[in-house]
Amino acid sequence: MSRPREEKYQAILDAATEAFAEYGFFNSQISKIAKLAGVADGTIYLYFKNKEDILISLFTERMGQFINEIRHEIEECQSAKERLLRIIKTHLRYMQENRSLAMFTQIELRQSNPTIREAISGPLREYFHIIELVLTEGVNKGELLLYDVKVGRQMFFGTLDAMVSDWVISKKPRSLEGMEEVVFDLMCGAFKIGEIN
Amino acid sequence: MSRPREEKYQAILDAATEAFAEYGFFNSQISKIAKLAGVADGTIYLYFKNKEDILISLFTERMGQFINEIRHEIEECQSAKERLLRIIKTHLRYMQENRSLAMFTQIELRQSNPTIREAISGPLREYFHIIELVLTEGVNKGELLLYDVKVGRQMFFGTLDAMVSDWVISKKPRSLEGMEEVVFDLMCGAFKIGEIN
Amino acid sequence: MSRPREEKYQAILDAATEAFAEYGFFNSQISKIAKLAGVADGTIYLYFKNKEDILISLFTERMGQFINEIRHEIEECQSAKERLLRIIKTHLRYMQENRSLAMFTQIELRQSNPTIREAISGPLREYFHIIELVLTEGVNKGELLLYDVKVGRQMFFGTLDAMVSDWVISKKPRSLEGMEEVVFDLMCGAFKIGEIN
Amino acid sequence: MSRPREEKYQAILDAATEAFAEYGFFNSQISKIAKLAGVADGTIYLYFKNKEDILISLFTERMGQFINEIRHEIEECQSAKERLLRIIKTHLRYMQENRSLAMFTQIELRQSNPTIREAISGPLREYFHIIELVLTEGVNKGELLLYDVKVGRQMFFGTLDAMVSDWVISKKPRSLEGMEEVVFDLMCGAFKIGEIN
DNA sequence: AATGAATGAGGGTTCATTCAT
DNA sequence: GATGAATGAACCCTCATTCAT
Repeated sequence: MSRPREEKYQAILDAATEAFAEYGFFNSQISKIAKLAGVADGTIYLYFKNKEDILISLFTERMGQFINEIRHEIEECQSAKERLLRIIKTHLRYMQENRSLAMFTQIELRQSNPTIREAISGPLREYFHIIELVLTEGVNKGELLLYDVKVGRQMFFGTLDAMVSDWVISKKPRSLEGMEEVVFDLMCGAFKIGEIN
Repeated sequence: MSRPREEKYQAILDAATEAFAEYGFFNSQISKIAKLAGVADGTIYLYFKNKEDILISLFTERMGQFINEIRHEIEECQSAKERLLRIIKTHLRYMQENRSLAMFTQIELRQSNPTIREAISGPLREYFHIIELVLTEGVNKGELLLYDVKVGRQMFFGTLDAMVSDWVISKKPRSLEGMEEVVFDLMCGAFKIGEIN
Repeated sequence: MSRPREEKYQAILDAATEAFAEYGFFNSQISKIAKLAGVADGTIYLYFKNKEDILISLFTERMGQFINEIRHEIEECQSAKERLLRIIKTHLRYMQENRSLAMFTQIELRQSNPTIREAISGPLREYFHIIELVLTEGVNKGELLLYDVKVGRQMFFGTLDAMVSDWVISKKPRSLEGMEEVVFDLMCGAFKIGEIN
Repeated sequence: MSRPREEKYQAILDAATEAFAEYGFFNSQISKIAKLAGVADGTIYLYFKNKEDILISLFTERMGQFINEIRHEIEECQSAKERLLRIIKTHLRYMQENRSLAMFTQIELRQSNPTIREAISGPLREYFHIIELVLTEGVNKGELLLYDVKVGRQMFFGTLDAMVSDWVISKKPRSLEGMEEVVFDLMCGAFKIGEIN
């Protein structure tokens, strides 16, 4: 079983996460990533087709984990209200625990290279879809009020994203902990949760 | 009067806006920008110190215009409610009219180069400040309810940003027109506008 | 009469002398010389064919003056001994009074560009020739003893050149004044002046 | 053992010596040196920090060899007279055997770039120091007469330098062989060697 | 004659990728 | 598989030279 293979693969992804987060994609030379990962430059090309492929694999893998966690979390919930709170908590916690990923998401997500943009949009759209599903179901069940689910999702995601963005960019960031209730309260207001019927 | 000087300066900025929006900063070679602007490569260096300087000048100038417009718009308003609606409308309209700028804002804003990030953060923080002022005043006057102004601003800006982001990335984007009312309604809910007293 | 023409020509040569001495030929941009001379970049091309032409004109002109002065000085002398002393004094004085020229001579004389080297070698060979004439005459008249006039000239010139070189390169150079007698004494020994018959 | 590494390093230095000697530092493009050395442009940067570093390394290394040889030669000598003759012979022979180095020394020694000049002055001053030591000892032991050791060194070095300079610049140079005795004789006269006691 | 904005070829350097070991 | 020396295309920037005014 290719344990060592898997190990090196992960080491490179970890190194890349760190490098991309700190220096950005274009300022993270393969040699820098290789050194961080403790492998030779050439070794990277045994695991990845090229530099772009690292970025894409990285995002897909890490975002996949995140989405799995989100999915898992909301499975246990009974109501849309609970689900939204759970997503808020998971989103903020996960990004806080993976500052590098958060930074990287904030920064490299917006990459302009079309190939990368394309590859990256998949996992992100999946996350958007989950949020929209929760909202739609909430609307259908009369748990919340929302004229446009897409705009609802944009507000929901945009808010969390802006919070993480501030936290990531700020030099002495106040913790994201404890913010969940404040945001949740705003969301409830926006979606009229608890006000209807 | 140095009309031609000013003209070329603007031509280069326009070309850079276009290039950065389409290809990103790192994939926009000076020669590409020069060709788009209809000048020689060397000419660019008569107007800008280096490539970074183009990005910074570009953002500062364009964002400055945007902020002026926002400021001008809200001056005429009587209430926080009106001001928020006006900001929403102006933000969405301005970005729609300047798709390149919107794209560029989405993408390059998150630059990883510290020098650039620093230079760019100024105008953006100014915009954040305006929003927070409006919110604070609204709270003080009892027009809206909000426990944490910063989070309120993050929601407000994050939502608009996510909308523009979707619009920019989407291949056949539905217009941002007509969305204002929907968002505004969500915001009113979130901020309890019209519910208090 | 083209006085102004002549004035600008000299201003440019002066500026170039200064620039070349301080920064060397390759690090003295036309724009730098133009600014020092108080003229526009383009103006330089009304007086000189190209950058190389400045260097060549400069050297030819300045070295010409120097050679004229040398010639004039030795005309009045009666003996080879006197002539050599006079050359030593003139050489050291002239270079000390024209530090820029001295520096420039030391540095740019040795330029590697064949065109320049060729153009420069003329005046220099003329100077060598004068020295060799003095030596030959001295030998013929029995005033000094020397098996090989060329080597004699090499010693004579090489010594002065090394002195100027040290003076130019040294940060706190001791004056070249007062050195004349010391060198002259060495030369007399080498050429057996005053020892024969 | 890193033979190949060392080999390529030397190949680049050799190529640079040749190029600098023929075209000068500024006219020797990295690509030209690379081609001469039989390596790719980028390879040069695996061995040298930048173009300047090549020049400095080159001079330091070659001049170091030369100085070692000089030191070694004079160790065996009994008198100042012998030592001076030995230096003359070694200097002329070494430069003749390394025409490129000689040319390069003549030309690039006088570099105007301060960084380079600084780096280059070290080995040269070392050589000067050796000559001055020999002269001082000779004076102390009563073997030669000299009022100013520094001027004595300037004459000694300046003469040899001018000889090499002539030889290098001349298109059909007469050999430097056989000149040793002539120069040595001049030096003996200048320093009153053999006349005192 | 004088200007200086504009030009664009050229060069030092970087770095993703390859490949012999 | 793993290495890392070598490659060379690509890019930013400089600056001698031109030319419309």
